[in-house]
Amino acid sequence: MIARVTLEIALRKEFDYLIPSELASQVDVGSRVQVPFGARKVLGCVTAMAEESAHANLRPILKVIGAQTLVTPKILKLARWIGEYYCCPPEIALKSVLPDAVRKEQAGWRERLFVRALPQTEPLPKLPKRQQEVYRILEERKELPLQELIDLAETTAATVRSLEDKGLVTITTEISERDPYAHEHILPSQPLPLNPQQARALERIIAAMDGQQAKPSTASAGDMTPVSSSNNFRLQSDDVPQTEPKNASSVFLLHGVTGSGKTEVYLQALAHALEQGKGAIVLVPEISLTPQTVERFKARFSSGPLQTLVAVLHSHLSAGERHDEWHKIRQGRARIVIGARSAIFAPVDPLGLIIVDEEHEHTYKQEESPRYHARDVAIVRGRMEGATVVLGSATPSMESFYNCSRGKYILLEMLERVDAKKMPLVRVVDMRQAMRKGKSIPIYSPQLKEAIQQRLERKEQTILFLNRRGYSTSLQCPLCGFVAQCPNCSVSLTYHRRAQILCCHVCGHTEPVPSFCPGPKCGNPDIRYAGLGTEKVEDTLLKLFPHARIKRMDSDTLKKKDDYRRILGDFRLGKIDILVGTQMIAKGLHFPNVTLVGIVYADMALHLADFRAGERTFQLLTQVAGRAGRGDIEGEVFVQSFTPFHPAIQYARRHDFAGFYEQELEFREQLKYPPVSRVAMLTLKGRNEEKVKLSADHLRRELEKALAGIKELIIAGPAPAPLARAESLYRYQIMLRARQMSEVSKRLAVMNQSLSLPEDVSLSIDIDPVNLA
DNA sequence: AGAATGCTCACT
DNA sequence: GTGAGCATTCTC
Repeated sequence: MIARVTLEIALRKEFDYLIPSELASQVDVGSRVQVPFGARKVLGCVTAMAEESAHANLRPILKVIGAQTLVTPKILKLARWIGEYYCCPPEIALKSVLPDAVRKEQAGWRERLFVRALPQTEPLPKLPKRQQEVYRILEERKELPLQELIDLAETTAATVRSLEDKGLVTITTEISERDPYAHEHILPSQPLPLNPQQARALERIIAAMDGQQAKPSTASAGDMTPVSSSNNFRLQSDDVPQTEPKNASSVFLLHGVTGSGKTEVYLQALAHALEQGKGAIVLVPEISLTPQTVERFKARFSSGPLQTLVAVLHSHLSAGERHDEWHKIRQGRARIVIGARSAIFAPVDPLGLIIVDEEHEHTYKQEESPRYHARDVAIVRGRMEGATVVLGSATPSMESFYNCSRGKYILLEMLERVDAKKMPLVRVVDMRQAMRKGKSIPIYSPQLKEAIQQRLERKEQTILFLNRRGYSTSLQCPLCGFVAQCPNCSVSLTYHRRAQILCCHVCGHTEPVPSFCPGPKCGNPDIRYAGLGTEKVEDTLLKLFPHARIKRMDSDTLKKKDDYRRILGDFRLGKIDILVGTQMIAKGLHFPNVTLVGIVYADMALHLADFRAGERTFQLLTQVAGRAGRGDIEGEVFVQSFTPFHPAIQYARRHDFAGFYEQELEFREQLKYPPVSRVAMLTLKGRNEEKVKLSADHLRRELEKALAGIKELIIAGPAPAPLARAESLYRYQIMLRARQMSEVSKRLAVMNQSLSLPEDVSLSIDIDPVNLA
């Protein structure tokens, strides 16, 4: 037999190798192998077996990695789809379906020495005191790791060894699995009673899992929001390219407001998958993969009749932990996987259910090749393996909601909070008025100040949100107009007051703060700072409320691994009155005593050159607002804005997702943006701006040829990217919009092969981009 | 991807 | 003639 191997280098080609007889039993499709390639050794994956090869003098496989095949045929198929759809070499796609720790076998099983007492027929011989103590512990515990025993008996390995010599104990080497959650004390939990809206949602999901073809059209009027289609322009957007003949699989969009109890629905749906003898994958954004989230899943499934191992996959695990968690899944011992983006490739088989929580989150999109979107991969995988897919969100993406309106997904709505708690009251503060009174731009409106004061008096807690770290966004000279710029990127440097540095938030470049203007022939000592960040919010707050306990949380204050947990722990215990922070405090946290949320500057994301700016702002405001009033007291939210009547802000104020969706869709339709079309973004990068620009013009001509005949295609650009230069590379973009992406992908791949670009200009292709910068 | 080979051009 | 510097070929 001959093995066809896809090597881990992007050659877009497969190579044939002989299978030495001693490896014959270990090599199959999906095996990871090391093979000779020219003068060197490379890793690869067996992607097919053949009787014969078109090549003479084949060389043999050198070694096989792992005790079993690592890439199952189903995952292999998924990888091939990714390569094709996302327009990247199949090797790159294949590489990303295994965690590095598994792929390179850089970490294996950890072996530890275990000590066990041997049953004795004769009475114990007389032993030295130390040994007697050790033996007594062993009799009680039967078996335990050597190290633990030594610690427990406060002795040395020699004592134990001499017991072994006397034939009283054995010491053996055994695999000891690393458990990243070993130190958590997890109390088992039972299913909670569901309210009617939860019960209805669960019922629909379970029916689909049981194979009753859940046709979108059968959705009852009760949980389908009618979405008007009075629009004259309706493109057919293909949500995913055709794969196989359709398996019975359905996709649900669970639109549940914050606090509506989505997690309990997930948990009970997962239980159903287990009852069916199937496994499941739960995707959550990396940021919300906190011990608390994981604990909720472990608590339900790590005990009781459905006792199942819950495996966790995320970037904070060590290589060894990742290796162990992954193999637990591959061996079928763990049936529920919870993890971030790449957990969608977990080899769960059979797979009954995939849950994508917070499906609108941008972190599901991988920003390097393969540039896949885990939510979309989840849908394709669900279809391939006949698994039911549940997308959950309080603020669904335009794409997913649109797919519901077009009958591709089934909409399930849970628009009430679990215990009928009211949604927080959102007040929009017009900062233009606050500004008219004073000379400079204020950080706190009188209304917000007053509200904070109240909470302090009532011993309630406040969260203040601003999505930008640092003190000031730029350093400016009022005399000559000089602005401190990053030498590598086209952005201004942010002033960090604590660290006393100017810092580029794109490339990380830092430089000392000048004490006078470095502008040519200026030297003005009176330098000003403009724009605000969390540091300044904190400092101003300290001045306003000198007696309040204030803590700032952003990536600058989180130095140690444990800081995140510690600060949130203190906040929960009421040791902090006001928490100031960025993105990271916007998601998933719930603290019952938080009754006030202040969004310092809501317009921040609104003016970005991105057609999703409005959507993003709406989502962010809604998510942050959801942090207020999770306890018994009604929450209040202050949104400070210079454009208070912007629809994204107004609809968020009224908690009106459907209204926002309607008006946003109209805008997208007019400009033919997703969800009404699909986008591919081509970005050219290079050190020499002129070369990049010329290459971009050349690329445009090539695209016109390569994509001729594609219906309703729009080619826009080239134009400099919104971030025109990053890390010393100039960037030019061409945006493609079309109703069908799969055909465009295919043609782009072909064009990319024959495209000749200067050596120092590179092209990256991003299908369904999420970030346009 | 990275090694190996092929090709051009200048120059001790 | 020859070797640095760059383009092209080839790896099962």
